[in-house]
Order: sequence, then C-alpha cells, then structure tokens
Amino acid sequence: MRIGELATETDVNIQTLRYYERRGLLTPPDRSASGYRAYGPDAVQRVRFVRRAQELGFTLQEIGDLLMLWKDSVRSCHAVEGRARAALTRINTKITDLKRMRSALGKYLVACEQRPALDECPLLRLLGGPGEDPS
Amino acid sequence: MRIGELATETDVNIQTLRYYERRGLLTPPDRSASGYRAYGPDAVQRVRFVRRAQELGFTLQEIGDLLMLWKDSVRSCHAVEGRARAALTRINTKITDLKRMRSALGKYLVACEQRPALDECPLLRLLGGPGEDPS
DNA sequence: ATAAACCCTGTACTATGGTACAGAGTCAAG
DNA sequence: CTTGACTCTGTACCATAGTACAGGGTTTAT
Repeated sequence: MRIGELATETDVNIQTLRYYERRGLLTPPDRSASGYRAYGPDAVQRVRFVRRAQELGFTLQEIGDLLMLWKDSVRSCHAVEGRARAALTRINTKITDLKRMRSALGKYLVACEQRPALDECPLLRLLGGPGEDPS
Repeated sequence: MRIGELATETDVNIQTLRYYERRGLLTPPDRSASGYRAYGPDAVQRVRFVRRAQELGFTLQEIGDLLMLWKDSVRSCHAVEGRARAALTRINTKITDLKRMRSALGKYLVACEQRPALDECPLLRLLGGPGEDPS
C-alpha cells in the first residue's frame, strides 16, 4: 500500500501523513526499491487511532505519548489513565471558560435586542467603549 | 505616557502592544521628537477594551471589526450584534464539541477505573488499538 | 559624563496542526 | 516511448496570538 492509497483509505491528506511520521505518530514504513513508502494494512488502523484520539481531545503530543505507552501495554494502563485525566481536565476548563464567555455575551445580546435606546449600541457600551467614551 | 507605562498599566506586554498596533487594534499614537510612542490616557481604555472583548471570545480580527464599527456608532449596532452572534455561535459549537469529547473520554475512564480485567488498558482497547507495531 | 533603564525597528521564533510548492525521480497505459 | 499520475525531499507558508532578540538610539540619575 502506497501513501496515496493510505490517504484515500483514511481520508487524511498525504502531507498530513508525512507530518504524522515526522511527529513520530506513524512508524516509518518500509520503502520500495525506488524509495516509495510501502505500508502494511496496520497503517490504516494506526492512522484511525490517531484521528479517534484527536476527536477525544488529545493533542498530537499526548497521542505520541499514548503510542509510546502502548508498547508496554500491560503496565501502562495507569499512565494512560493519567493522560486521559489530563485531557479531561483541559476539556473541562475549556468548557467552563466558554460558558462564562457565553453567558456574558448572551447578556449583551439581550441588551442589544431590547434596544433600550436607539442611539447607541449596548454591546459596545458594556464593553466600556474603546476610548473616546468613558464608561 | 510611554509604552512601558501603558504596558504596566494594562498588564500587557510591550511587544504585544506593538503587535496590536500592527494589527490595527491600537491607533498609532503621536511620537516624541526621538520617536517614542506617546500615548494619551485613552490608550489604557482602548487596550482594556481589546482584552475584555477577547475574554468574551472575540478574535482579534473581530475586535478590529468592532473598532471599525465603533466609528459610526449609531448606525452600527446591528453589525456589532452580528459579530457578537457569530462569536456566540462559535462558542456554542466549541462547547458542544468539548462535551462530546468529555462524555466519550469519561466512559473510557470509568472502564479504566473498574479495571474489568487486569491485563489490558480499556482506554487503548476502546480506541481500537494503534495496530500491532511491526518493530 | 557615564551607566542603567528605557525605547526604536526589523526579523525570527514559539506552539498547534497542518498545507503547499519546487524540482526531481518513478511507474503504468497507450 | 512518451505522457500523466504518482511519489520523493526539503522548504516555506497558513492562521492565531503573541514573544524574543539583535543592534541600534534616548533619557535619566548620579
């Protein structure tokens, strides 16, 4: 299997596959006599692993760690759990931040909709104004 | 007021202030005879506006737009509302994505904790496994 | 008058996750 | 046997939001 087929199969850009290899996420495959990458069928599995892990919120760095840990699979469960917990914490933090943003922004939008006066934008006012207008 | 004082006052890095100026978020201030930026007191207000807007989830691009719109403040309320709505939509999308990640990851972690068997990590198993490494 | 502290521009680098392009070599079909 | 599709490496570039540094000039206090 050459890189183009792997790309089609996994729906991942060729450049991205080579990028993953550089990042250490894909094991450098055997090469044909002319230097073409020759992937075994496992490669598809591996690429999908990477994409699934990304969907779970792991960074490429963490995914690399995960793959390292996979090598001594039996003893690494604890370490993997740690990574997952770190990802979860990060996700929770982001959700909290975003919710805070959302509620603040939501308030401003309500003010905008109610249009208490016609002459100024409540959103800009509530932001304090960029300088000409002391809030 | 020179740039260092503005930086201290707003708790924003000097480099960042110059970056904001390049991005068009800060009006280029007057210069002293020797070329030093000389800010008026409004500059503090302006920098704080930028930071507050960032906290609401606006990108620097959008903040730039907001500042443009501010110029014709009366007629721009609608346009501002549009930006805010875009930011809100983006925030909601992110929250949804993150919640999906969190619930998936949470399931795996539960499996990890319950440790149904001692010999393999459920998290890696549930990810499908990275493919047996031929190395 | 000299040293510390400050400021200037321009450029390059950080992290994150890729994408694009140049210029060369290789493979398969007509 | 040539054309088109594919692949190779290396390098540069995209967005985002900055940060750092080199190599100068300026201001201020002693």
